Amino acid sequence: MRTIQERALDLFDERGFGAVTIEEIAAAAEVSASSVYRYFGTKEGLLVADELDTMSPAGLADLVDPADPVTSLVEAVRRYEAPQEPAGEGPWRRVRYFFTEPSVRSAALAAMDRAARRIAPHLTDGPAGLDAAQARVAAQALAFGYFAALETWYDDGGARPIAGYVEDGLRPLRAVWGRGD
Amino acid sequence: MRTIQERALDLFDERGFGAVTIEEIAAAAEVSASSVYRYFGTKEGLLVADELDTMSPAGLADLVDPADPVTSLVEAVRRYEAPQEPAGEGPWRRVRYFFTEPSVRSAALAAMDRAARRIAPHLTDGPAGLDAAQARVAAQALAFGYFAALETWYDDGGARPIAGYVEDGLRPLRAVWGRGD
DNA sequence: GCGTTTCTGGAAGTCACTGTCAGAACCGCT
DNA sequence: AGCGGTTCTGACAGTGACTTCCAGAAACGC
Repeated sequence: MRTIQERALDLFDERGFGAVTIEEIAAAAEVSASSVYRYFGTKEGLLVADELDTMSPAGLADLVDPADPVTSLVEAVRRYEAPQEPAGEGPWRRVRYFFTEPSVRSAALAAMDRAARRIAPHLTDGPAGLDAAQARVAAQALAFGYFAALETWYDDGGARPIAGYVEDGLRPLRAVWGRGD
Repeated sequence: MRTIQERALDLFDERGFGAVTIEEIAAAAEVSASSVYRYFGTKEGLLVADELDTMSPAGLADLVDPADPVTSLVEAVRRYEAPQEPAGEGPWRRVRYFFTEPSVRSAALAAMDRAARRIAPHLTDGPAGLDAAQARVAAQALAFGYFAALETWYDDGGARPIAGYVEDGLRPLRAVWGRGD
């Protein structure tokens, strides 16, 4: 499973996303094409897969504090990022393709959207007393604001830790949905 | 061109998005499949196409006031919506598929993303003095907040005008990026 | 009326993706 | 060990979106 992703990354890095077929990935990982589709669904899924689906497998309910969603998101990124050594390695190796391959970008946006839809219901419990519609807007703003911060990080060449970009980018949102602070 | 979209909509409404092929659309519109691809690029493009690409063909620079982006967005929606009579007709007929067909939703998200990327540079001129990174976050929040409001409108069955949902949904964002008011 | 450019259709090919099915591996159970 | 059930995997066939390329038609400038 992880092997398949790594083999795929190798090929993508080597030849480019568009120039690699699923068959070739399957061959390189010594599995059948059927299995690749079974595990990842789509070619883009090899890169996006679990960007937030398994980043919080049990439940990102615990991950997002309705009282201060921005801070809890930043903290989550920090925790997730910390163990990885060189930026651009580990899970972040895939991020590059979010911003270079249109179809992957689109898949990443869809993943953000899915995450936002799962987060939204939890935001109604905050002190701001959001209704479902407001929570939906807040969740989208958080998720895609995070995505924007990630892109800024990428454009900077991964110089500083991602969490810093998220913190800076989303800071203004605290005034709306965080504790007024 | 518009004919192709209308014929496509007819077929989609009749049989469902997935059960219609490009060939059939081409035949119904009395053009070749080649032309459909030439004009719309993808099957989803028939429905998403210009959701914000031609909603402001000249330039959505004029559309977004850096000093009060939320209000100018709401006004733009209001102007766009006004001429259309029954909600669910005209351009809004397509919106339904944004929220029922996953691949169309994904294409719509990509369109929002493109719009946000074009809007972002204009937001740096505001009184808040946003830098490029902050403008990007703001643009994403606006674009996808709009999308969230649109979904709420859809879930409500298109009862009230869309502009109202956008106004209500994005109101909190004024505290951040609008005039403080 | 002629050359140039733009528009359109047709044909061939690639490849992502789906569905189905039979065999293999793995499990619990006695 | 051995057996029945489930789960995992690979092979196959098929669909249809999408690309590329080319040749003819139409529209345009002069």
